Amino acid sequence: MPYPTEHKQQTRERIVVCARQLFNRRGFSEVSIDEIMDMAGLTRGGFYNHFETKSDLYVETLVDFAMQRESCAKNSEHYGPEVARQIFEKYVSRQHLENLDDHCPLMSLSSDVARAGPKVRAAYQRVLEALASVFESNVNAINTLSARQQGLAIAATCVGAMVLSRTVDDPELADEICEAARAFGADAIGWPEANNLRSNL
Amino acid sequence: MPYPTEHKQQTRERIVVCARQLFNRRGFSEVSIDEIMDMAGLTRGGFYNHFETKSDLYVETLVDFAMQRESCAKNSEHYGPEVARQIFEKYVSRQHLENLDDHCPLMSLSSDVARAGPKVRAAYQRVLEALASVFESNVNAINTLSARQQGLAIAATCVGAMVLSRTVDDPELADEICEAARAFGADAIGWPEANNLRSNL
DNA sequence: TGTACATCAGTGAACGCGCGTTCACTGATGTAC
DNA sequence: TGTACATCAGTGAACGCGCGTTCACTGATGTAC
Repeated sequence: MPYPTEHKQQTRERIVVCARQLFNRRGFSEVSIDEIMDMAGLTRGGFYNHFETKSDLYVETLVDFAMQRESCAKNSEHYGPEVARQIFEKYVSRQHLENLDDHCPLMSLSSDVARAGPKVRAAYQRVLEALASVFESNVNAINTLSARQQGLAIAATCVGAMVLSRTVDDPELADEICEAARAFGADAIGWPEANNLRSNL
Repeated sequence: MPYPTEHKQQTRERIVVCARQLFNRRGFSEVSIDEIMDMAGLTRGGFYNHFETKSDLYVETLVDFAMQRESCAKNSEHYGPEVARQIFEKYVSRQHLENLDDHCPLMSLSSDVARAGPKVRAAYQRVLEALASVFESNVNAINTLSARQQGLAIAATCVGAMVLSRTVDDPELADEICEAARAFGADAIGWPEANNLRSNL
């Protein structure tokens, strides 16, 4: 073994991390392999030691993110409604909007993914299921909607508000959208005020 | 005047119509000028008789759509809540999802637009304002939210539900998302059931 | 311990293709006379 | 009415660039002896 066993694995992970940030900011086709490898401190050619195609790397970045979210969502039934509300409010926030490197790909990569292959779309779906399940576990099925329906709908509101805030030209309108969505969502679910709590999603 | 005065204008409009359909389906960078001109029954070179750049055409397709929506939204205060609800339910529907040529660009072009120039983003914003104002004019400011906030939030729910439905791999999940969003939105606003009405948005 | 060797992660030049854009040309049409 | 002409919408070959991918090579490292 010419190199330490974990050497290649570490390089690979560095590429994935860099790629995720770049894809998050600018989408699949606007980011070149050159840029990714540059950011990882490597050169073009080496890319194909680690991945078969650029698309494969894209899938990997999404799966990577999906797994993070799934592990956070795993025991979401123990969060309680205050935490769920806080996760919701954190999702639909200026802070999340400006976190260009690490924001949720549901809000920024949808167009890319919608036109991509089944593997990419399946990874995207996993991220969505993880988000929805956090909400689903922490609502009451009091009105005409099941918990599952409320979870999905709140997730849709999250994503819609962020997609629009991010795309619109006017930052004041962006804030207005976020604020409206936060008030609307919490009100519709009947979530209690959340103060001074920590969330890990 | 070698050609009838309206000849060039008609060709230009044909190009815009074709472009909008293609962009709607596959986004800005995945559609080539060749394809657009082909669909319009013309050849590559002629494109630059009508538009300075591919980007300019993209702006035009969005502005075109924005104007349609604005004219529909113009007197939305006369619609009444039943019509507003119907517009909402039509937006978040399988029918809209499958209308690949003409669906609302808010749901399919966000990533493209977010990375585009200010002219493109301003046009996108106009489409959003038109959609939100239809809802805004037909809700009650009964709870803690203003009409404006409800209009924006419902628009966000619309767009989020469609973005997710469109991107996800599993068509059953797509339907589930739409249905959940429809129930959630109408319930939250307190819109009455809408039966047998016509909407023109 | 030191040296020769094998491995393979990483390099960087080159290839090939697609596509936006340019440009010299064509030919259909309205106008002048 | 008919003919020559000017205009300009449309043509299609060519250009140039970016980028995904390939490939022969390099050189750092662990292993065998």
